[in-house]
Amino acid sequence: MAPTTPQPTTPQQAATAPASPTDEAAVDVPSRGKGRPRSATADRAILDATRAALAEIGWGGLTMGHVATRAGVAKTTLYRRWPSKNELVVDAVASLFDELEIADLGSLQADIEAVVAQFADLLARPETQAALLALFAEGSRDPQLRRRIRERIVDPQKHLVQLGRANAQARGELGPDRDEDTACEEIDIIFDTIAGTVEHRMLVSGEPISPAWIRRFTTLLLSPLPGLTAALAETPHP
Amino acid sequence: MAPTTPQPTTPQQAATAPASPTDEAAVDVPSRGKGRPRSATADRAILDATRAALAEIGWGGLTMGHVATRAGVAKTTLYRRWPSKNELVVDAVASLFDELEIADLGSLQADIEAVVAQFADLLARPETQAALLALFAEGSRDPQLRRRIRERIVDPQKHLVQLGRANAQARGELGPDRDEDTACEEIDIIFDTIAGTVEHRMLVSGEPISPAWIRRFTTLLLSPLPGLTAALAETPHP
DNA sequence: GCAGATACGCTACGACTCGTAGCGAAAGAG
DNA sequence: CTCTTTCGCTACGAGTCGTAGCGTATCTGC
Repeated sequence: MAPTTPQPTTPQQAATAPASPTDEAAVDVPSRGKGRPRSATADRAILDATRAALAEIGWGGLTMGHVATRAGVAKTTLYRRWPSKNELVVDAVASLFDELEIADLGSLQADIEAVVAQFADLLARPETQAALLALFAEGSRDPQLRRRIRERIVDPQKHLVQLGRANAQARGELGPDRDEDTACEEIDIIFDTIAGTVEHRMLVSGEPISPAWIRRFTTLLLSPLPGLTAALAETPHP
Repeated sequence: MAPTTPQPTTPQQAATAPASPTDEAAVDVPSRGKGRPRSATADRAILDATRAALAEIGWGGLTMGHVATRAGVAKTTLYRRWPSKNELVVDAVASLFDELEIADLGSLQADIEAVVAQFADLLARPETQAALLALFAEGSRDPQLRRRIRERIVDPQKHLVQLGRANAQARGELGPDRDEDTACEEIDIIFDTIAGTVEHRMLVSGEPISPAWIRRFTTLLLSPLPGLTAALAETPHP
C-alpha cells in the first residue's frame, strides 16, 4: 500500500537525520529499522556506476536514468536517496579523496612533494577531472551544495596541510605559532596555493605534472624565486 | 549531451570557414558580403544577454531559448552563429578578461598585487564565477572547447605574467634568463600558481580576497615562509 | 507466525530543453 | 531591380527531468 506520508523530496535527508551527523558515504542508515531497510548493495552499485559513467561520458552526458540502468536499479531508487544529480556526484567523488594522506618523510619539502604527487595522480583520473570541476561549477551557485563540497572534499584536504605543518614544527623546520589567527591564515593560504596550483595546472592549463615540476613548485613555495635580488626581500612591506 | 555528439551539426564552423581560422570575438564576419549581412547589433545583444542570464540564473539554468528571448532574437539565430552553448559562453566570457592589465608600478611585488587585485575583482562577479568553472568543466572533456578556452582566456592571462617578468628584469629585480626553456617553465609555474590560487580561494574555498590577503600571498611568492629555518633553504635538492 | 511498515522495480506522465527544418518577409550587394 | 542571405516565427522528434502510482519483496515488532 502506498504510504501517503508527505516527504515530497529529500527522503535521504530526513532518513539520515537520526544517524551520526558526521557520517560519510554510507548513505544507508537503517538505524530506525521499521520496514525493509535500504539495500547497501544498491548504494554501492549506484556510486560505482556513477563514477564509471563519469569517467566514460563525463558530467554533461551523465543522466540519472543512465546511472540507474548501469547500476541495475530503478531510477526512482536514485531519487529516493539523492535529491539531485549534484548530491549524488558529491558522494560518488568524495570517496576518491579519502586516499590522500600525508606522511612524515623527514622534511617539509619531501612531505609536500609526496602529497602533491598523490593529488596529481588523483586529478589525472578522468572521472575526477570531469566531476570535480562540474561540482565546483554547480557549487558556485548552490550554497547548500557548496557547503557539502566543503565538508566532504575541501576540508579533509585542508586537514592535510595542518598535519604537514604540525609535523614540520615538530621537526623544528618551522617556528612555533605566533598566534592562532596567523596560523589559520597561513594554513588557508598554503592550502589554496597548493590545491589551486595543482588543479589549475592539470585541469585548466591541461599540462601534466611531473616529479620535476613538483620539485620546482615546492621549491618556489619554500624559497624565493631564483634570481630574485635581496633588495626586494628586505622590503616585504613597502 | 551536446558535447557527446561528435559534430553532427556545425553550421557556425561551416559558415565561418572562409573567414580567418584564428579570428576572435567578432563572430559576424560579413567578409564575403553577398546577401544580407549579419546584424552586429544582434551579436552584441546576444552576448550581453548571455552574460546577464549567466549572472542571474547561472550555467545550469541557462538555456538557448532563454538567451534568445532575452536578446530579442530568434533561437535559430543563435544556432546560426554558435554551434553550442559552450562556444557561446566562451565568447561571452572571454571579453570580460580583456580588462586585465599589468602596469609597471616600480616593483615586482606591487605589480603582482595589482594584477591579482584585478583578477580577484573579475572573479567576484557572479557571471564570471558560474561561467568560468562551467567552461573549465566542459573543457575537461571537449578538446576543441579546451583549445578555444586556452586561446581566448588562458593564454592572454599568461601573457601578463610574461610582461610582469620582463618589467622586473628591466628594473633589475630579477636576473636575466638563463635559457629559453627555463624561462618558459618559470612563467608557466608562476602563472599556474597565481591564477590557480586566486581561483581556488574565490571559487572553491569561497572566501573573499582582501588587500591583506594579496599582500600575504605575494610575499609568499617572493620570499620564503616566515619561520622557515635556513637549513631547508640550503638544501633545495636533498 | 502475522501484521505493519518500508523499499523495491516497473511503467507512465507532464514539463522542459535541445537542435533542426521549413516558411515568408526583410535588408543589403551588385 | 534582382539576387542572395539573414531574419523571426512556428513546429517537430528526441531526450531528460523528477514525480506518481502500482504491485511485490523484505525486514521489524508483537
